[in-house]
Amino acid sequence: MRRLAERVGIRAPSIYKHVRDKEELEAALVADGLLEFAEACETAVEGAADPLAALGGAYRGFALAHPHLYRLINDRPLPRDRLPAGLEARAAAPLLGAVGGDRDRARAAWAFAHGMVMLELTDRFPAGADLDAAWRAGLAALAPS
Amino acid sequence: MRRLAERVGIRAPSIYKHVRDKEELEAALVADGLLEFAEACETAVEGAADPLAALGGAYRGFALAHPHLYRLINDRPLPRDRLPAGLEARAAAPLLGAVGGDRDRARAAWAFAHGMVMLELTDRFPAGADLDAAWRAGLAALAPS
DNA sequence: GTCTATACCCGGATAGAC
DNA sequence: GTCTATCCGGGTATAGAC
Repeated sequence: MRRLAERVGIRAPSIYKHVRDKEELEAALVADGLLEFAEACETAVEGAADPLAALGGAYRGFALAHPHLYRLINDRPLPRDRLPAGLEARAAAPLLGAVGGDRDRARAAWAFAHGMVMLELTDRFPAGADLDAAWRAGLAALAPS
Repeated sequence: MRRLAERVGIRAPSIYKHVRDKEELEAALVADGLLEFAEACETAVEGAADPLAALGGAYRGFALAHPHLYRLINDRPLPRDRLPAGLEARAAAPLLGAVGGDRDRARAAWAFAHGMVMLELTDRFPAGADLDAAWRAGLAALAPS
C-alpha cells in the first residue's frame, strides 16, 4: 500500500479514503485485468487461421506484459463475489470455442498455458530451453483433431 | 522460522546453530523433496502400461500430498548451486523417456501437469470442474503418437 | 481527500549468557 | 546447542487534524 501510494503521489493512509481495504483494491484490479485479457483474446481469435495458436500467443503476451497482474488473477482464488457477472465466462469463451466446445480439453489447454507462463515467470525452466518450441509442441498436441 | 522451531521443540534462534540462514534451509528442503519426487516417478513408470498416465498420477499425488513443498520446488527459481549434481536431470528423466526423448514435448507435458496442479492448489478452477477428466484429456493429447 | 503520527503484528536475524 | 532479550524492517490499517 505504501508503494502504491508513492506511485500515485499520495501517502498510504489516503488510499483508505478510496477503498475499504486491500482486498477491495485487489478485486478491482482483477476485474479490470480480466476484462483487458478477455478483449485481447477476442481480438486474437478474430479471423485467425489457427485460433488456438493465436490464443496461445495472446495468453503468453498478456502474462509477460503484466506479470504481477497475471499472478493476481491466476495464482490465487478468484474473488468471484466482487466480479461483474459473466466476466469469467467471457474470458474463457474464446478458448472453449477454439477447442470445439470440449470443456475438458479447454481446461487442459488452459493448464498447459498457465504452466508454461508460470514456469517462465518463475524462471524455473533450465537455461537455454526453447520455450517457443515447447509452446508449439503443446499447442499442436492440444489442437482439436 | 518461529513456527518451524515450535514444531521441533526449540526456540527460533537455535535454528541458526544448524543452518546459516533461511535460504540454506530451503535449499536442503528442495534437495530432499526433489529426490523423493524423482524416486516416486521412477517407481511409477516401472512396468507401467501407460507411462505418461502413470507419471501424471505420481505428479499430482506428490503435489497434493505436499503442497507447500511442491511450491518450494516448482514455484520459484531452483537453487541449482546448492543441489546435488544430476538431481534435476534425474527428476526429469522419467518424463523425457515417456515422451520418447522429445524435449519440447516433455516441457509441454511438464507445463500441463504444473498448470493443472497449480490451478487445483490455488482453487482457481470453477466449482464442479471435473479435474480427472481434464487430466485424461491433456495426457491423451500429449502422449507420443 | 489529503496529511502526520502511530498502532499493531509479523518476519528474519543477532548478541551474548549458559 | 540451547536459551532470553532484542533489533530492525516490513506489512495493513486507524485516529484525528486540516
